[in-house]
Amino acid sequence: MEGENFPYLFEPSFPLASLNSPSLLDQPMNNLQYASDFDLSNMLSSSMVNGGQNPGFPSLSTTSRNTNEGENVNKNKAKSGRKKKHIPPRVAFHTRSSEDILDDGYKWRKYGQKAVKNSSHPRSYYRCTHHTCNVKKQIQRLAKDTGIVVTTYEGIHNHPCEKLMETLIPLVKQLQFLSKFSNLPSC
DNA sequence: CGTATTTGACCAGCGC
DNA sequence: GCGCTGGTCAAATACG
Repeated sequence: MEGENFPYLFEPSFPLASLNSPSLLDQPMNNLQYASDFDLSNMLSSSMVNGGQNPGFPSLSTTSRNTNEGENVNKNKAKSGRKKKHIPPRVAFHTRSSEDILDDGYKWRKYGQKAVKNSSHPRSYYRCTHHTCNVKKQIQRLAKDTGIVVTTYEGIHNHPCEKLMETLIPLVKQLQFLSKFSNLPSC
């Protein structure tokens, strides 16, 4: 299982304001799969509309290890046969950047780093710092082209993007202000 | 001193 | 069944 664990790979053609990716890769890599019809803005808006409980994107925990405190599941594992590993929907995209961490507007806390097979660069694991949000992302440099950072998102944020809101709120206020004048009778 | 990051250990799942 | 690999935890450490 080397390098193929990205169910959806796409090039972000969206003008995501908060994504300060220095330069998007202009050519698709031949060893990767792309989901061209994926729309991140849909993903973001759906997460805001229904509070992140998008049925298409179930919650994250992939292993039986329980991250909720109080339940010690490790000790007495249910020996009811091997469960098939649940792979949650993931979205990955690659960016040509010298920076490993791309500013996507959310706050992330690193919880692990792991050397991966066939890659001289380690993979970093991040979780969203928002207390009710358990979105994760993985960041890894491509072995074949170390200038490319592969960012894999897992899950949907159940809260608005702070930086995006910072950008949008003044704009909305301005629009509201302007719409007042457009409603006035012309003189 | 509180918070974030680092890093070794542990565990689950998969392939042989 | 066993070994390998990826993902996560949590103690230690760094940093502001």
